[in-house]
Amino acid sequence: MSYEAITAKVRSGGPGASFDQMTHGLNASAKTRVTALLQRNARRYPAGSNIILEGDESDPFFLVLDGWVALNKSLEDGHVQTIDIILPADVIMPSAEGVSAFDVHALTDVTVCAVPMQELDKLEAADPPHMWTSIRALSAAAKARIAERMLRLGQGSAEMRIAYFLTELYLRVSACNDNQDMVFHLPMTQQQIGEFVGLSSVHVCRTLRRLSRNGLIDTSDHLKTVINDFDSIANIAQIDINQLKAEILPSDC
Amino acid sequence: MSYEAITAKVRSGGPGASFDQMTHGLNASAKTRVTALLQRNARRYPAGSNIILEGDESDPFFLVLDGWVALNKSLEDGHVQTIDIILPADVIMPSAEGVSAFDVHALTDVTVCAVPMQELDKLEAADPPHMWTSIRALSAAAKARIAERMLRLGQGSAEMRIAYFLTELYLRVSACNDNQDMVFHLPMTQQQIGEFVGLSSVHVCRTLRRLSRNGLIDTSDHLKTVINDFDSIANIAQIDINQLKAEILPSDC
DNA sequence: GCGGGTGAATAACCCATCTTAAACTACATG
DNA sequence: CATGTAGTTTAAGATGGGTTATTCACCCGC
Repeated sequence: MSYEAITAKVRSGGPGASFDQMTHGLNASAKTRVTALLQRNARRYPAGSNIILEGDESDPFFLVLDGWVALNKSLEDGHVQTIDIILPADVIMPSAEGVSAFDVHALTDVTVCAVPMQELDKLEAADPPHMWTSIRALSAAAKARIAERMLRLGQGSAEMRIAYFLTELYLRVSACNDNQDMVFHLPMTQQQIGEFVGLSSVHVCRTLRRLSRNGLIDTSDHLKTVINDFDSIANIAQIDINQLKAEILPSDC
Repeated sequence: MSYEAITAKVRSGGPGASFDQMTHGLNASAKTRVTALLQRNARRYPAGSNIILEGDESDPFFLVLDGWVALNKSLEDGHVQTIDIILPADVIMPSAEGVSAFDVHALTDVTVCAVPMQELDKLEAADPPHMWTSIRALSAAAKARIAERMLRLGQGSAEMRIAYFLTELYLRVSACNDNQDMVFHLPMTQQQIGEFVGLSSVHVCRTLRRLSRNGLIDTSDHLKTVINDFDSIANIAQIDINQLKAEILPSDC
């Protein structure tokens, strides 16, 4: 199943990973409520726009129906760090206290569905234990992703960070996916990749080109990123694939 | 209240920030259960030992009663990154799925109290909503701490990272504290600080000495770290103090 | 008082990555 | 077709931080 197919699935009301996980075990009335929510609260944002700014009041949850979202923090001097990237069918949790800790930034055109607190309360009343268990699992997966990245951000070389970045996003994009070709759509500029992995855009370019020149990846077609030698890439990234999958992917994939 | 006083408070059954938060609102029976748990499940670990290893089965929660704990991840090549540091009266959440995502490492002699899943279930049965709200708040504070650090890890200079490190830990150590002197006990080697801020121990030393030579801090007494010029340090760290306090400190301080 | 171990301080050297800048490509717009 | 804009590629020079190694200070056990 392609990127487009996943988003189509979500849009058409047959959502993907996290949504299934969140609603799995809900009784019928709660499920109906969730589906209604999706229709009602969906909103579109153009690529490059900010869905929420750090410090803004915000709903506690957003379900991404379509597009890629970056959670950003920035320093006064203008440097930006992307803390996490959220893909379709996954959940944005910008805050617990009603105030967002991040800029929620649309990397592509994005459709999200806000889940206000009172809606969550109603859901909880309908079917409490599953709700909380799911939220805990989702937030644990996000924490694991971030920790794994932070390890490489603090201790890894540029090449390792880029290799890890490619592997992580490939795994996540193709998580609920059957076909095994190592091709995926990566809708980010080198600048944005740099903000994610903690490198200048120039050095992102150098590093990608080196991997490309060595035949490990292929970025000649800008719409498709191809991983030619997955094992070598995973090796550079010092990844144990199975462990990583268990850690960062929703459990129903 | 000093570091020792806080740990004494915890040990004597009058716990600090997170514990209050977790148990705040619990009914009497649940509170009794928690207190009993503290007596029963408390365990001591010597400085330098690992309480849990990454990949081990682990209880979902540990309350730190005494000592400093580092949550570490490491690469095959031996490099270690500390993802978070947990102080007395705070909670370690190594996993959601029963398998720890970190090495839980004792920076000092440590006393922790394990909270097994079934214990949590019982607590939840006794008083569900507060339990979950608290857990969400705790894990949000941890996430905020980590994001703020990750921003500097990816985008900041060595000096900024060290300044941020000092400020964050000073704020946390003295959170529930009345006296305003900028002195605190920092039980970490420069090697361990380096693992936390993503620098070699040599460069940690260089950077600390520079701050020290410029009169911003004083580390001549190894048991006490003194921040002489808090504003300058916070400025180097590009911190907005009030915002940071709201974000990373438990709400009852 | 002596030897051994751990952590801090400092120096010298090196290289990974940043910065700046300029050329080039792709694509959209009038 | 000409022009503009956004992103990529490459080059050249500067530097922040890593690495290795040595010395120093302190503590602890004998």
